[in-house]
Amino acid sequence: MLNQNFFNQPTLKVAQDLLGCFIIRKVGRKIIRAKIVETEAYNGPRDLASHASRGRTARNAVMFGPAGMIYVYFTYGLHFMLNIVTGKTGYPAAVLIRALEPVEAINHKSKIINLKFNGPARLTKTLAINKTFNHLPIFTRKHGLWLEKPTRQLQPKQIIRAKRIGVDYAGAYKDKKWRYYLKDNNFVSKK
DNA sequence: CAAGAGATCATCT
DNA sequence: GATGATCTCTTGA
Repeated sequence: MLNQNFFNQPTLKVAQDLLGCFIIRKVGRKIIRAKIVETEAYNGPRDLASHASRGRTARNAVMFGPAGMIYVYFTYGLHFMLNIVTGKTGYPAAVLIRALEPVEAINHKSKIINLKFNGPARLTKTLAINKTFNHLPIFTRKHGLWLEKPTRQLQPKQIIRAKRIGVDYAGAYKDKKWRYYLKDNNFVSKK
C-alpha cells in the first residue's frame, strides 16, 4: 500500500508516480481494483487553475493540510472529483485522478463486471465516492479506499505530458503541461 | 463525426 | 448572482 510519505513530495512528481498504481475500493464484500492511467496536478497558491489560487476557503482547506488526505469536491451541480493532497503542510496542492483502467471487479459471486472509469466524474460514480471521503486519509485501508504500488516500474517513455483539461480561464497557467497519462492507453479521458 | 446546450447546486463574489 | 478541474444527449452536416 502507498503510505503517507509517497504523497509528501512535489506534486508534479506524485502525479507522475501515481500512473500505473492501483486504486482499491472495498464496499462490504465487494472489491473493485483498477489501474490509474491519467492524472492532473494542481500545484501551489499561484496556479490559477487551482481552487487554492484565491486563498484558503472552507472548500479548499484540505489542500493546505498534510499530504495523503483525500479532497473530494462537488461541481457542475452533479459531479464529484477525487484528488489526493500532496506536498508539505501549508503548500496547497493536489493530484486529480482523471481515469482508471479496469483490472478486476469482484463481487461476492466472483463475477467480473464492466465498469466505466474514463473521466474524473465517471470514476467517482463507479467507485461510489462522494463528499464523505473529503478530508479522510488514503494511506489506510480503514475507509475502504486505498492505493497500491505498480506491479512493474513504468518506463519514462510511457508517460505523456499534456495540458490540463477544462482550465482555459487559468491565464498563464492554462497551458502548463501538468496532465499525465499512459501512452496508447485506451482508457484515458481524452486524447 | 463535431459542436452546442442542458443538467443542477455548492461555492465564492 | 455567476460560474465551474464534467458528462450526456441532441442536432446537423
